[in-house]
Parts: sequence; C-alpha cells; structure tokens
Amino acid sequence: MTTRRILVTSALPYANGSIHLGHLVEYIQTDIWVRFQKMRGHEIYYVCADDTHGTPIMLRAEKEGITPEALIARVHDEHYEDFTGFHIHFDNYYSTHSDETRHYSEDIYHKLKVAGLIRVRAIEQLYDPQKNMFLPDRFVKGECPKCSAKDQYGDSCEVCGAAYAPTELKNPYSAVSGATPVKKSSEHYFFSLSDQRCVDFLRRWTRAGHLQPEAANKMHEWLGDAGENKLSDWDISRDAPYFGFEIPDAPGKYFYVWLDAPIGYMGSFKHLCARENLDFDTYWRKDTETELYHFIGKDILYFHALFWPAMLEHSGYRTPTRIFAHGFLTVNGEKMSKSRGTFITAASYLKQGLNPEWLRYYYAAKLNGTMEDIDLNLDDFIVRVNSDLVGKFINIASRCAGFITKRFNGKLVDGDSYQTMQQLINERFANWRPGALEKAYEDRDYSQAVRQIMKFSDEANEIIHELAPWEIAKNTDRNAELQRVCSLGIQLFYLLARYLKPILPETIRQVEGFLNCQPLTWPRLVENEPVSQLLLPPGHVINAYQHLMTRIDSKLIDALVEANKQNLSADQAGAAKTNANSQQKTIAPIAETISIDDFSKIDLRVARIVNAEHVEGANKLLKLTLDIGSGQRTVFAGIKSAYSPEQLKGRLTVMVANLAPRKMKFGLSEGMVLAAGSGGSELFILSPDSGAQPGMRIK
RNA sequence: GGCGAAUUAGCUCAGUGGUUAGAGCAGCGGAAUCAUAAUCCGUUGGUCCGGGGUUCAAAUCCCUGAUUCGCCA
Repeated sequence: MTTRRILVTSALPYANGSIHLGHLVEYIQTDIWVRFQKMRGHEIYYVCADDTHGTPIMLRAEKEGITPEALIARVHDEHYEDFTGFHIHFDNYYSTHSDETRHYSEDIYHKLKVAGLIRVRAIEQLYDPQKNMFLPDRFVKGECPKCSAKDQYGDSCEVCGAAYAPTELKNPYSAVSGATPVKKSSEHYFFSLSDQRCVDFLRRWTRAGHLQPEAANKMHEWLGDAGENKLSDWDISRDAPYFGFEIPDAPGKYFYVWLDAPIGYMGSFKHLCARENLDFDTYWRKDTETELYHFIGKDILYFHALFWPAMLEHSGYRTPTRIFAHGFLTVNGEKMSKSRGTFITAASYLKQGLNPEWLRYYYAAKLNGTMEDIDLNLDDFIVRVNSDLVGKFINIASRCAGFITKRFNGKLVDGDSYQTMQQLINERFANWRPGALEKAYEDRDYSQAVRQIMKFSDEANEIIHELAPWEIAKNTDRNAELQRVCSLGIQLFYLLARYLKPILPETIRQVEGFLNCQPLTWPRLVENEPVSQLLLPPGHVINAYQHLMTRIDSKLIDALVEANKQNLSADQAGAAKTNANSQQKTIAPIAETISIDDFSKIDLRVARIVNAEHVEGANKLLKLTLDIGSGQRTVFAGIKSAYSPEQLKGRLTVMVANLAPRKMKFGLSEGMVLAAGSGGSELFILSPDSGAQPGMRIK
C-alpha cells in the first residue's frame, strides 16, 4: 500500500459562541475519518482554528467591555477544551487572527489583483450615524416591507419568510445603537467571480468529482447553464471600524471575515509546518499529489465550493481534492430549541458527566456520506448505545475474560489448540475481513460500518452461546477446550476493537490496556490471507477485565435537557430582574450646576486594565493596574462584589487621572475608576467605544 | 411562488425494476445463568405518505396531491 499524504480540515467555529451538539456532528465525523486514516498508516494532518473576525466579534467584545483579542483568546480556550473533551484530536488548533493567516490573505489578494480579478466600486449601505459604522444586514432591524411584522432583521422576515434588502425595511433602526440608519456610499473591493475565467473554471471544477452529486447539482443551480452568468462579484471588503486584517493598499478597508476564514486553514497548517518541520508547499502548490479535504456543513457550501476554489485557482494554489458536506442536526426530530432544552452545549454534556463516546457512537451510527440531516432522538440514543455498545460489544469481553483470568492466569491458547481456534475462525468468520468496513469508513458511510460491526458482534455472541464455556467449565477435564473457547471470544473482541477504534478512541485505549497489547492499528490482509492472520499471537497474556463502559441512565439525559433549559430561563429571569430593579429604583436628583471650567479640572482618561487581582484581607477592593498611555497606575477599586479579576483583565475603562493619590491600608491608590450603580452586585464600570486608545483624554 | 430532497414496522434505519419488503431495538413466548438484568432461540407487527400511470413485474420509473426540511425569489 502506498502512503497517502493528506491534509484535512473542519470548518472554523466562530469565536462568538459555544460549541453545541450540532457543531460536534462535523468534528466527530472528521475526527473519525482522520483516526481511521492514521490507523492505516497514512500521513495525515488535521487542522482547524477559531474564526475570529467580523462585526459580531467586535460588538460582542465591546459589549463585554473587553478587547476583541481578549474575547477571542478566551473563546479559543473554551472551544479547544470542548473539542478535547469529545476526543477530537487536531494536529493544530489555531486562530485566524494570526500572522500566518494575515500573510496568506494578503498574498492571495495581491495575486488576484495582479490577475485583474479585484475590482473597486462604490456601493450604498445603511450607516449608523451614532456609532459611525456601516451596519451588516443582521444589525439593521425594522418592519418587514411585506407583512409589516416588527423587529425583523435586515435580510429576511421571520414571520412571513420574505427576503429583502435592509434598505427596504420600514422604520429601520440600528440594532447596535438604536439610531435611525442613513444611506451612505463607500468604496468596496470585489473579487470578480463573474469574470469569464472564474465562471469557466467553476463550471469545470464543480463537475470534476470534487463534490458530492447533490452538492454539484446545487452548484449548478447557482452557476446556471453554459452561456448564462448568474454569479455576481463577491464583496470582500468592509469599512472601519472592523475587527480583522486591513487591506494592505487600502487604508480603512478590511478583508471581510469570509475571505480570511478559509485562508485560516492555510494559516493553521503553516503554523503546524513550523512546529513539525513540514513543507507547506508540498501540500498547497498547484499540481501537488497530496490530498486536501474540507469537511463542512451544507450551509457553507457556497463559500467552499465557489469562492474558495476560485480564489485558490487564480492565485496559483492547489484546489481541494474533495469537499465533504454534511447535513444539520435535529434533536427529537425538530430544530434544536433553547426553550425545549435541546440546544445542548458541548460543555454542558460533559459537565453532566455523560460519556463523549456515547455521542460519537450514536453520530457514527447515523452518519453517511450524503448531505442529509441527522436526528438525535434522545430515547433512541439511550437504547441504541446501551444495547449496541454495552450489551453486544463490551459484553463479549466481559463474559469471556473471567475464565481466562481465573483459570489460566490471563493466558490465551497456544500450540495446536491455537491452530484449531484459527481454523474455526476461518470457517465461521471468513466474512470478518476488513475490506467492506474499510470502504465504508473511507466513504464516510459510518452508519454502514456500524451496522456491519454490530452484525459481527451478534455473531460473536452467538458462537459463545453455542459453545457454552460455562458448561465446559463444570468439567475440569475439559480445561483446554475452555481456554480455547474463551480465547476465541477474546480474539473476536480484539478484532472488533480494531474496527471500532476510530469511533471509540478512549474506550479502545482502555481495551489495549486490558488486552495488554500495542496501540491497535487497522487490520490489513493481503488477498487470500485468512482472517486468522489478524489475531493476537499464541499464548498472549491479557490483564484482568475491568468494566469498560457504563450504560446511559435516562436520568442523565433528563438532567442534561433540564440543565440546558435552566441556562436560558436563568438568563431570562436575570434580565427580567434587572429590568424590574431598574424600574423600582428611585432616580437621584440632579446635582448643583457647575461651569465648564469646574468640569475641566477633572482629567478623565481612557485606561486599559492590564492587570486585576484580589487584595489579601480586603472585603471590597480589587487592585487594578491601569495603562494610561504615558505610564501605569495602581488603583484600588471597591468593585470586588460585582467583578472578578478575570472579567476585568484586558478591557478598557475610564479613570480620574488627576485625583490626589491616597494612601490606603493596602498601598497607594493613584486615581479612581468610574462606575455607576447602587453597590453590591449592582455596579457597572464604564467602557469607551472600540477604537479608543489608553491615554486619550475624555472631554 | 420556483427548484430540490425526504416520507418504508411502535422507534432508528437498510433496501434505485425481479421470489412472499428487510435489520437492529422495543413488544410477545421460551431457553440459558459466563457476563454490570447482559446473552441465545422463536415470534407478533407494514395501505413502503395518498391518488393515478408505464411495465410481464414498481418501495424502486413517470405524473399528481399532502406533509416536512432546505435553497432561491
């Protein structure tokens, strides 16, 4: 077998939310495929990253009062932890906010520009005059132009389903500031997808076996028939303020997040190359022999099957070997729902103590190579995992290991008896060859593989029942026979474990300990070689059996659903409470009038909280280190009851810079930070809008 | 509204023109007691979404309607 060189990616999760069970379909699907290929001995790398740019990230950070960098660093860690918890093993998990991704974004942009595929033209968009920013569709709200439903987004109406441009909304308002948006024109940069070179290339490429048939059909819809040109140019720039990469020759213009997101695959891989001393070009140059696969959801096919290959092709890089699109996840046959508690986060699943491999197995049992949606039916989940994994597979080891340990000191048969066992296996289990399973895994038809493996498990349980070791055990003269029969069971279990390893890496790691063997690889048989070639060697000694997997208790699932309901109702209750509180509060009367001169005596400055820590012995104080451009200040602030140090680090706030220093019990306080509220947890420190820099005077 | 996909046993799903439509789980009856109540044997259960058509033969191909889900407008 020749060793393949393969680079695999999963879509980059957006750094604006938690990983949920819907995301996990893709990462589990990819991870199984990668593990399978690794087991076969191929050279394969799996990279991913957080997708970190764009308006939503910028605004979310602002809302939390932290820098976008601080936000994406925190979310990156959360995402990585979730993935690790589900045994998803990346060779590199990076960020699009990286030098590497910037480098390739600029590089591809330049090459497209040289090729004459970048055009500039002015477009008119809605603009928030209060926040001084252009508003993406989702950040404009108003009344639906068709049905007049209120509070609809700028792209489509959730009530009547109508789609429209944000400029068509009646009584539009900015979801950011509430201001009425105005139309404003600015220059945008476009990738000329409608250029004949792109159209011709895509017409060819989308029919050349890189896509699933149903995906290719969908692309055809978008491309139109030969002669038609249905593609429009792609707007790849956004105006400042924007969190992203500034376009090198266009100050104030930034690359649209969807431009650098797929380039993040390259960035992440480049980072891996540096660490592992790999050759980047071997994987990305045009005409390379290496394979490149992108696992994605069907919702982002447009970006991966049109824009991305066209960008790569015309900037002199290789295009993907295949795009593997999967469907959406439903739970109990319906869209995931926060109110029903079926919008389940990865973190909550793990926190409730559910075994991640239950989910990996269930998804595998449902997945195939098509774009069909898959359903997580929670009742079926319990029944299926319990009966397949515990009742069938694990049970084989459990029912044979006892005799081997107690009666034979853990030793499996050897000598003539081993050969007798081999012969029986070749006669009865000739169909346990890896070929069909190999094809199923390769084609991502895991449901087919799982069906087959469970059929094998049934067969193993059948022969154990037929040979009845518990009967043989009653007669000590039949010791050799007992050892052979139980060894047979263990050997069959061993083979099944090899077949299941891509799906259940952690359980199988424990199986390797139990069977006292090297990490399991994918079984390989040359033509005509019998199945018995795949077994553990004669006289192999195993360890005592310890339980390998528990059953799912339906109470755990109930608790999980309940916990995900509570998340939401807690938020709502919290919001309602704050609302009620603020209504009940009496508003303090306005203080005595002062002159502008009085005000200007106070020197207010934008400050970055570079450090925040608890103060030993203080009940209310936090010790803050503030950067105000010209230097650092230490300030003791009485906000401990409302903020933790972690919440504060990195964010911008406002301080009184010319307040006389005051000696306190814990040290010198060189100013004060400003906050509103009645005290206790009702304390809110101030934050400037994004763009403000430490040291700026407030006036 | 246009285009596409889906609809098969109580549940989850196989089955793209060829016996009487299948599997696992659940249910029911039995056996067994090695195994964390796991396992084995037998068995009940179907208007293959409805209607029409093509064919010697249709779950499968065509038309039409319903429902669900996408994409597009």
